[in-house]
Amino acid sequence: MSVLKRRTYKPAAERREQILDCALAAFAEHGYHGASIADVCARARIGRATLYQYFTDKRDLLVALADRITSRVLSAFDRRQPVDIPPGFRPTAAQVVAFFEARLAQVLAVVFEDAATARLVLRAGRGADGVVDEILRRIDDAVLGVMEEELRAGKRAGIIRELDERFVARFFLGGVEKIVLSCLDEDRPLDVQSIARQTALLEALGILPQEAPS
Amino acid sequence: MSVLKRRTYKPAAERREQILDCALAAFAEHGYHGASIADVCARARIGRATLYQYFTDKRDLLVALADRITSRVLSAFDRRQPVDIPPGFRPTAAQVVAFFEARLAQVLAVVFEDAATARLVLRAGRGADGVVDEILRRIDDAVLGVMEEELRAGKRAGIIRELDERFVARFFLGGVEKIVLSCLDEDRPLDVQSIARQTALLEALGILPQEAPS
Amino acid sequence: MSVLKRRTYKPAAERREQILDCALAAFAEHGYHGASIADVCARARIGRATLYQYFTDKRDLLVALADRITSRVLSAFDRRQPVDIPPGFRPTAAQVVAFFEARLAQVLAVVFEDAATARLVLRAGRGADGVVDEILRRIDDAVLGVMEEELRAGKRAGIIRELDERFVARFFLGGVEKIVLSCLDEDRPLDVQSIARQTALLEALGILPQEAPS
Amino acid sequence: MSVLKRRTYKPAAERREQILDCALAAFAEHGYHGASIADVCARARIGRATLYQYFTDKRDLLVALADRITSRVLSAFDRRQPVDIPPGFRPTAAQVVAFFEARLAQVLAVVFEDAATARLVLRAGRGADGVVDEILRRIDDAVLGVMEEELRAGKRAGIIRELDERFVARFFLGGVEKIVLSCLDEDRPLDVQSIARQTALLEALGILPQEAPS
DNA sequence: GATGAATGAGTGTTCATTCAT
DNA sequence: TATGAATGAACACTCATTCAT
Repeated sequence: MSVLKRRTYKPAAERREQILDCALAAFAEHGYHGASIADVCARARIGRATLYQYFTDKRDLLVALADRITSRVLSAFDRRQPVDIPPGFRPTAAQVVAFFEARLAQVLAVVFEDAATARLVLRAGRGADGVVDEILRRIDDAVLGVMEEELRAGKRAGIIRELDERFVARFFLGGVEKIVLSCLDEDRPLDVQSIARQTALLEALGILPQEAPS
Repeated sequence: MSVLKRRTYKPAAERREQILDCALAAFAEHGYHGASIADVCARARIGRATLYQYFTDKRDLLVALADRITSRVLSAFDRRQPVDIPPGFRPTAAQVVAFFEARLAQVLAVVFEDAATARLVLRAGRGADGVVDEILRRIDDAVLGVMEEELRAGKRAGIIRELDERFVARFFLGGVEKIVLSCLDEDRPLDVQSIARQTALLEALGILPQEAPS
Repeated sequence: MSVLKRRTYKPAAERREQILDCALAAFAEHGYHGASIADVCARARIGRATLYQYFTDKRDLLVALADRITSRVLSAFDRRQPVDIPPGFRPTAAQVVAFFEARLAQVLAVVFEDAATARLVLRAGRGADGVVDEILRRIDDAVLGVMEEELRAGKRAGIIRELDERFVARFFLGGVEKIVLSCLDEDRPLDVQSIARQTALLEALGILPQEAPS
Repeated sequence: MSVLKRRTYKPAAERREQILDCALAAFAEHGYHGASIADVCARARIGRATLYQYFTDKRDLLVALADRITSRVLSAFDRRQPVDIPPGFRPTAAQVVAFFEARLAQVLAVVFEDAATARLVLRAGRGADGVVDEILRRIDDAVLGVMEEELRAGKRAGIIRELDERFVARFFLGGVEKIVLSCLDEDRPLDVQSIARQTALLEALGILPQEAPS
């Protein structure tokens, strides 16, 4: 009684964050459905009823989590320097590949900042519940939107060939996700640089207008 | 009494197959956890206990489903004609793309034979249960194995460049899956031919040894 | 199909006995509630529906079993030679003990003819269901009736002291049952002779009118 | 609304005890298997889920019950004054009988404190489940252990004859149990004093060394 | 005589959620 | 702010039993 369980008090905002952290961990470990409210509360060392003072719902927990991730991702994108390709500039294939690689590494570093977040986004919540899927899809859409925009910019600048950005963006995102997933599945650490390099090469050489590379 | 409930009899094998079909539909619609045994039985118009004469478990249902899919996929792969590239043959880029496209279309047609199966494999069953995940992973591995082997064959024949087949196979599979998923999400029908075409183009031009295309 | 499961036909009476045997085995092993109809049928190598052509109920199975046991016990009692103590005969204590021992051994041999029957009577059916208990109690009553009668005869003949036969009969039966049960629990075989000897000694010396023994 | 359902709150320990009481009543009435969790909860006027906050299992309920009984019995035995027979003391048969009677009455009063407990121990729990049987056997063993020790002490003091304590303890316990059971079966109240008297007489005169009684 | 196929009625159990303090 | 206690509503699963052949 003296050793275990002592009521702890925290300012609301802090507690809220703490609960979200614990929820992330729990969802990543057991999946959204597999994880129980009890599990989350145990991790946060709070009573079950306490959680409901911060979140209306189990789903609300996931929504909040998704919002947190989405806004982190978007703000990370915003912080990226805008690419400014001077009209008429003709980069070599190698330059383009290098550029892609750098760009991708930045994104990967943010989106899959930690294994738990990656697990949640890629795994833990899917296929469970229409509404939950919807929430997770928003993260996807945010990322896809940025990728498409970038592809369009590339096209305008003439450094990539004519293509269907929606299709290509999805394809590439799916490819990267699968790579990340296989790392998670095999408990291999995410080597962002290496993934970015291989991916960039693969992507770029498929996207480049058909001219002889250097 | 006329509308509701009249016992129907079927030979065991037939009923089993019917239950599997209904389970597929239910899982695809609500996910493995979201779908209830009651739901499956209602679709099959049988009593809940009847299901348990054919499957020991809810999990057993999913396992049986996965097995059915796996064996269909594998036998479809077996039926594909082996590619025989005569040594010294130098196909044009266009020929390679066309070949990729044809090949991919075959696979897609089998793996995503119908939307429900696709949903199950890509979504509904994931994160359900350690054992179930394991089984679904086997489907993945089967497909990946074939893809890797094909990539190796291409390398040996000199029609694709040096690359890490594991990585590339995963990347491509992930890409295709994402495309399929987005169709499912938006309730667009799967236009296998179109997907195969775009994908082949994307893939091939990235894989081709860097020579001037036709 | 050819090796396993081949329909077998039997005359009704024979099949009925066979089912009873299997039911006895099943009930003894798992208890009345623990044993399932399926279990009984599997032992008898018959379909579940077949059982219901011979017995209306699970309970009916137990009733039939109890009847079979009761009638065996009663007929065994009937076969015992009637004791005829000539008036005025004064046996020694040792003679009385020897007589008790022989008598008891006969009864034990019948009632606990086999471990399965003993288990059923003493264990497997108890405490489950008022009606079931009632059935099993009949076996008890049959045995108690005989014991009481014998005690009364002894009293009349003056070889045992004045006592409450109902009480004493129950006490002795309970004592013997507990001994038998402890053998069953520890999987020791029933050594009927030894049990009879110790019991007879215990009983007799408590029952004898207080005169100096030989 | 006034009659049906109003949440009631109790401190955990109290509720736990209450649930145990209700479980005892339910098990005694219908047997362990026959009684349903719903039945227990209805008696306690709580929701079914509430029970599971106090006990992990249906079995856990029985285990807890058995533990409660065991500890009560053991502590009752501990409270009994130790018998101290001065060496060389030769009590009369009547004294021994009176002593036995007193001793037995104490034990009976505790073990069969109330009809429900008696029913549970002697009936309702048996044959339910291997683990449960095991637990109930512990109660038996506790009682038997005390009885055997007492017999040994008697032998050492020379007031009872040479005998196999294991056998005799079991026989006597079985006898008493059967008497108690027959009272329960016939819904007669347990007249502890009367039972103790008759039993003591029966036992003692069988145990006494063969000398002429007073 | 025998059975495969089907099932209703129930069981124990879980979990997100709410109430009273 | 925090929580212990309580619960409804659902779920997977079992089993004795019946129907149609």
